[in-house]
Amino acid sequence: MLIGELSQRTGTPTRLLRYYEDQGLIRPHRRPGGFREYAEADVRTVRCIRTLLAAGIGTLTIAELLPFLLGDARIEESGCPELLPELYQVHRRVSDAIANLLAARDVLDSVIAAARSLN
DNA sequence: GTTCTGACA
DNA sequence: TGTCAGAA
Repeated sequence: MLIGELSQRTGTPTRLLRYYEDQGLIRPHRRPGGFREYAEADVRTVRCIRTLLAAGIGTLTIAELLPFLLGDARIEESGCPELLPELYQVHRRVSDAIANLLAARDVLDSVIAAARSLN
């Protein structure tokens, strides 16, 4: 499929799909005319990328993790001893982000409750 | 009409 | 990320 279709099916602007390619997150084939040709599996890949991006994980880290998340590579054979420590680090950041969001929600709850009591 | 690259906000 | 230009 061309970039336009992938864009519609993933709700991702074509501008971003090209950006993800620049960052090494996806590697579409090229048609003779230079048009990007995406595989069916890329729909899932893009959704995965967006989920991690929304979680505050950088494109560099996502590029490293993607092969494992998509089953293109197995942890046992990665030959990358740095992986596990990095996963713990990412997990830590996500947990911190969640904690901050929960705290922010509590603050909002208080403000909302106070505002409502005035009406 | 759709996509491409490059550039700027 | 959004948007625009100029070309295919």
